[in-house]
Amino acid sequence: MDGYFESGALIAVLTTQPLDRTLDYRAPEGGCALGAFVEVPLGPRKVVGVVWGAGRGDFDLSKIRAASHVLDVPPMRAEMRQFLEKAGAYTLTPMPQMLRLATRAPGLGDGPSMRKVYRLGDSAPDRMTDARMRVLDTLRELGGAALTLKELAEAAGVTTSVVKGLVKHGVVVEENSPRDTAYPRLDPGYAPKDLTPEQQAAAGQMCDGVRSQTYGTTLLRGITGSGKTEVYLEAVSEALRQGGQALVLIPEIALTAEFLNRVEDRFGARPTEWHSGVTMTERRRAWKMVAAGNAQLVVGARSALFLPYQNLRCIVVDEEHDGSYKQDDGAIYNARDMSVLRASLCGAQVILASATPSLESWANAEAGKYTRIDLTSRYGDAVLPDMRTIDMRGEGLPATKWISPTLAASVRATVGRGEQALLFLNRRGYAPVTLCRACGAMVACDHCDAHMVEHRFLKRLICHQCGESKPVPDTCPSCEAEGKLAPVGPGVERLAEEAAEAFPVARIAVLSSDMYGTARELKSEIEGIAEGKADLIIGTQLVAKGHNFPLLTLVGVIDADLGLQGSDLRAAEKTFQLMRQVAGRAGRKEKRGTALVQTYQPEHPVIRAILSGDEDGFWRAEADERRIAEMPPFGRLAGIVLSGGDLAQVFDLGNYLARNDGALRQIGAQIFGPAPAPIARVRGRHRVRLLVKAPKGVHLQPALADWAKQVTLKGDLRMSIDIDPQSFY
DNA sequence: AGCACGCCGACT
DNA sequence: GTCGGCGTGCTC
Repeated sequence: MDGYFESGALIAVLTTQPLDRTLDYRAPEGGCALGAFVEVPLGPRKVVGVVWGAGRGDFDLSKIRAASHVLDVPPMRAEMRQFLEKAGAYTLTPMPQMLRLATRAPGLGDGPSMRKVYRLGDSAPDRMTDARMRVLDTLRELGGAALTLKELAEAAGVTTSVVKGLVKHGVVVEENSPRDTAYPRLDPGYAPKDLTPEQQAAAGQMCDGVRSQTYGTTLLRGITGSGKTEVYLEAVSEALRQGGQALVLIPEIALTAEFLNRVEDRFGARPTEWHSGVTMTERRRAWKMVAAGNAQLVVGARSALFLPYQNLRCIVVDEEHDGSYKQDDGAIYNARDMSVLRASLCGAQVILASATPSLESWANAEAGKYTRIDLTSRYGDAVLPDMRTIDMRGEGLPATKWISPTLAASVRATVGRGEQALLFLNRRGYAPVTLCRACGAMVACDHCDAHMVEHRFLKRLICHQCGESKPVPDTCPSCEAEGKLAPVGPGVERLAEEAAEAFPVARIAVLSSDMYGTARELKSEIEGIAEGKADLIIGTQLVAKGHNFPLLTLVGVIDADLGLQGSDLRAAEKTFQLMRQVAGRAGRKEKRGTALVQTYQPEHPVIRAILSGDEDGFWRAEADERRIAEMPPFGRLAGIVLSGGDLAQVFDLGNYLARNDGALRQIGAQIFGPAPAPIARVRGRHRVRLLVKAPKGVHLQPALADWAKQVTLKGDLRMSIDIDPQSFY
């Protein structure tokens, strides 16, 4: 075995403690492998670490302690260590934080957790009773399967003491069995779907990639309803056939349930689930089984990328353009890009699937870095919806109404035919702003620079930034005038109110993430709607994300201009994606749908591109603009957010960093700011933003690291660096 | 991250 | 006098 340390040898151990380097220890009794998970003493505590290499030897030898023992999990593979190193270097994340991402399972340090299980023994019972008979029958029926005491008692319909009595006589035997059991095997040949020739060609190409056991990335572009999922599940099945593991990343937990069912239909068993909603016990089981190679397919959120796969052959990033792949898990990374990195290190295939790819992926495909496969025909005979704008300038709506007469007429006609209509408004709550008619003040959050949004459903004002909420006040918080507070602007709840008035006979359902306590409730609501329990759906962007509503034939976009405001460079891209996704909900099966887009600027290039459906034209125009501006993906960006309780201090730090920009100028990078961050105050902390823009192809991260090193952060000052930020001003 | 050390204000 | 605030520094 390469890289083994005899007991007592000097080893470098990486822990999750925020130290900026590895610590030297002596290898434990019995030695340890490179990459082994070990428990080491650190000060008065014991912590978990990974053997990262030979000891550095730069520490007083007499102070070096020995690692306590090797943990009962397979060593971290070289490819995983390399992945963490490279991802950390790319995102400028300290290694302990990277290791934390890779060890997010409880009880890693504990031995295999055991539980008592019961099976049939050899002895005959002294006396037979009804209850005893039921226990024995249950065990016989299960043919040797092991059950816990509680499970067995319940299955047999007896109390636990009956089982215990049988154990005493040796009729039933008690055994220890590991709590973490393997996941059921998925069968790649269980129920292959009939694919269209187009789907078959796409699947074949991706299966070839998986079979080659080399790295490659495919951008699988498939319009809504084209059966992307069926196609990439074939690549997954090829990975399983090779005896390898596969990972499917999905952007929203609410979508996992539906997806798990599809996997079960295709492979005959459910895959391993990994996201924030998974219980601690299940999480530990998942981690250990992935490490043991006993979990073939993992479905989950971005953090599933950091599980200890032994033989990862295929990574699917579904809805790859989705913004939720980029977020702060302690480290700021984009799971889509990190998937590509991970696959390139272990020789796996990446499939980026989307109806509306990100500009980055589109450009990578254009540049030949990714293979592009387009699925163009919709399933069955369904066609893309007929898309039209409604010019709001001619609709003469009062300021407190948002459904134009033209749209209203279409909704009535649709519902009258017994079909479903959807009104889309990407704003949660009742009204985005609450204004005092006496003094003109808007109710703001006490801790953030954000408006409080009225949620009438919850009867509270909520800050969408920090989640702080308070009851709707009777008097204006700023001038104390009574009864003068008025809602301004629409949210889905207010739209639902207007719709209830306009369409009194329609059954209305509101779909907004904040209205359901649990993913389960939300899922059952969605299923109910899909079955036709509502005529009119009113929803936020939740409805754009992959739920199927077969009866839906009309989509009305209430405010297409909403996303185009502000100076975010990605506004056009995001609006384009969202509008196309929402419109794609209409007319799934044999019936062609209609999408009506309410806008005050029908001649806006983005609106026109959405309407014309000329997606490549849109991407090309967007790409040209970004190329000229040297913006991503044709240039590099990093966002730096400084925060602290004292605004002046935070700004001073920002100014100091902006002035001392030598390290950045050397690579031809420019620095902008400091300016108040998009949300200038969050939870009482002031936030100031710097933006670094560099030409493509320079080594941005080392320069940034050098530049940031000039300051030591005192007090409560914090700096976070976001490489390739999603949104920027 | 924890945890100790240490240096100043408000108490028994 | 000492209890305890949390700023600073260390952990192999």
